Amino acid sequence: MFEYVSIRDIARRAGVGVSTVSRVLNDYPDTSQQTREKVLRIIREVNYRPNSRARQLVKNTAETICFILNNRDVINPFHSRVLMGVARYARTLAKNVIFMQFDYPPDAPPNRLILPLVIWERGALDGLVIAGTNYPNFINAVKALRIPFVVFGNNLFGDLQIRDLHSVWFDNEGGTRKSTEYLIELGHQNIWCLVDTTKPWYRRCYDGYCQAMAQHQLRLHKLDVRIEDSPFNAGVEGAKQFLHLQPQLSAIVAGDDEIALGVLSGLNQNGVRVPDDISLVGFDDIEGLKFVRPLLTTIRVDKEKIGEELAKLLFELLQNRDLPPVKRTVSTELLVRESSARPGRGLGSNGLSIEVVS
Amino acid sequence: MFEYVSIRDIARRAGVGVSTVSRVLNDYPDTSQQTREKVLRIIREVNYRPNSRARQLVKNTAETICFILNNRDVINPFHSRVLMGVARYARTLAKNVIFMQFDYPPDAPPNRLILPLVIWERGALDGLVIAGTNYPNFINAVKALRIPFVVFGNNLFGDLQIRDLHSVWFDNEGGTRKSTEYLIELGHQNIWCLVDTTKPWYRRCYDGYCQAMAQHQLRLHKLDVRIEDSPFNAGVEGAKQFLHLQPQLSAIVAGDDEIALGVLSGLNQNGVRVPDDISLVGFDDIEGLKFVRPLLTTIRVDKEKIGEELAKLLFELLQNRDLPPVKRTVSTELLVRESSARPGRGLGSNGLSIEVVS
DNA sequence: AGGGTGGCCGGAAACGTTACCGTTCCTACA
DNA sequence: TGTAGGAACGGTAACGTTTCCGGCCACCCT
Repeated sequence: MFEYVSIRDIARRAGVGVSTVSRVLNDYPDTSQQTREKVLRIIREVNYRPNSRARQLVKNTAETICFILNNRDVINPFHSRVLMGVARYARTLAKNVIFMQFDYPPDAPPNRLILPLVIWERGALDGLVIAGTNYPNFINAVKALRIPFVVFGNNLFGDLQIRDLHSVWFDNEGGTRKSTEYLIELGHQNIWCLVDTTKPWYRRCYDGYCQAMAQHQLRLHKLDVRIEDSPFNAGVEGAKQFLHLQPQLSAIVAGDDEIALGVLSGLNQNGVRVPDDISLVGFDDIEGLKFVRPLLTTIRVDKEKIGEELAKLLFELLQNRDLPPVKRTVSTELLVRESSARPGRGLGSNGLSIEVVS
Repeated sequence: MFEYVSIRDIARRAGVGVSTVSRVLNDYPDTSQQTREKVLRIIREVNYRPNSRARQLVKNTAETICFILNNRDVINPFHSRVLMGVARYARTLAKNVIFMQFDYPPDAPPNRLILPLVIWERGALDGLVIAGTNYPNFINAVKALRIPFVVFGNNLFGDLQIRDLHSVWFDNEGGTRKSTEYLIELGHQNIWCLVDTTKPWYRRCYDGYCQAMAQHQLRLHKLDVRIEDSPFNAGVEGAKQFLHLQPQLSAIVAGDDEIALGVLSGLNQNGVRVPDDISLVGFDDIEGLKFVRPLLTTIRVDKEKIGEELAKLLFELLQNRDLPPVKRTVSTELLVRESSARPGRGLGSNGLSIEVVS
């Protein structure tokens, strides 16, 4: 069995009171150097390890936050990097991160939502990082529990009053504006945007695209599809439609990299070459990009940074519960790679069909 | 401020003793239906939520395990799925999972290794799932702490006595044997294996390949490279070497999918076509495969299942600390897709160069 | 010499539960 | 009628810390 040694044992062996040991343990003042050293020696000798539960009970803190990933059946690379950022930041503060995956119906009323035990119970958590795709009912349920929380904003559904939340976002709109502007600068005019505007995040993409196009008095072109399961397949399907629009169409802005990769695949299958015939840009800079050629031009979003900001904001909130709600944005960066070029290098320019060996 | 309501408040308001409330809370016997209902009513009325820390203190359990990912700077898709499996299984038991990333030098002596606080302290954890790539020093340091733990075996370095550990593995060897045998059945004879035998997991791959080849009296061909950062690039480099071996070489067994994808890319760049000229199989069935054509034939390993088994084993161990060490293996499955075919469809057969339009 | 001050320390009450034990009351049975 | 036994419940000591408070002593100043 375990030979459990407690602070009282240390006190006895050192011939001091428990409070003295506690003072040494916590680096508090009011202990002589001599006593301190004696206590520390005993502690090392008997390999004493303080019990964190007891400390947490009396200090009324859990030193723990929870990263909850909602409504994602697989932890996708994006969110796993965000988690990484959260965990890393928490570690610098010696806090723990509980990971939890949770599914809930968007339409259940908040008071009927059965939250995970660790959230519902008292004392297990100091705060909550809400990630994954979310709906108002969950947010409100958590709010009712009075647990400090921050939320990853981009995958939020519904009519939440963002002004009342502590949230972190990446700049979807600005990013797409940037990539669209880049295409325009390259000389493209007939630029299409492939998105699913029923999803807020793609919607913001589209808005960014619109802003760039409008600023240059260019005509908007939107291919609006419904993406249920596979963005990649949606991209493949989208590509088929784009085929008919050639050669006027010369560039495509995809809602994200998966869609873009689908478009690329669909285009390639039909003999259309990227970037010679059509330029293509994605969004996210997902891991998988490195496996396909041409390397996709995309908007890089620093996922770990998002996690870091989420954690940072939460700990600020824990320090000061009256911190006014704030929406923080992580900027994005255009990564010019191989899938974009000046128009008019391939088919698009002369309309001649040239079969090209891959 | 928070109006904290404790079990004593409930007792007072219900006009009963605290032990009665506790009995109701824990579904213990020895309470009348009537009292039980009254207590439950009060609990609902004042929205009482028990404090888990206090319970854990007296019950001497944390209801929490830790998934520690060692020496991986990014949480790669593989491990994030394993984590997912652990989290999911833990949730069925209403246990929490603390996620932690940790880096340590392989050569630090165990007693000088500074473990994360959550592990070192008492009471924060019931047990440990050790994932990532690991070395004996860490395992031994944990062992010295007498914390129950299980380890993900495949990425283990060094001369650990596996017989003394509770571990879960996927069948690297058997998987590669399977894929190699499949290639042999297709009619391939000149099959090369691309691995880095300094890494135990690739080494096991190679062993599986050898077994299959030996059984059919085929000659072994190994391209042994040093993979430091990018398996993909190693694959690209490997492909260059393979070019010289054509047309004798007709199939390649890669140590994992990333390597395979690199080979594929390198082969394509040099006009060699898969599977027409060369068949190619990978290992892992990583997410990114869906983005590249031809779809890679590979060995599927169920990452969530691994996580599930890790968690299951750990909880078994927590139930029974005398559980004898056991090595559990998760089986693998051959996924035949597009990158493998009978030999002799392309260059390899006649040496003629036929250009094929994609 | 007396009193104030500060360093150092120990005792004990919290923190919010669970678990043990003892008490009361009621019923059933001899 | 007496008693055994069980159902229902309350009191209280744990669990292992931190924190508060008070005490002791040495020292210094007037």
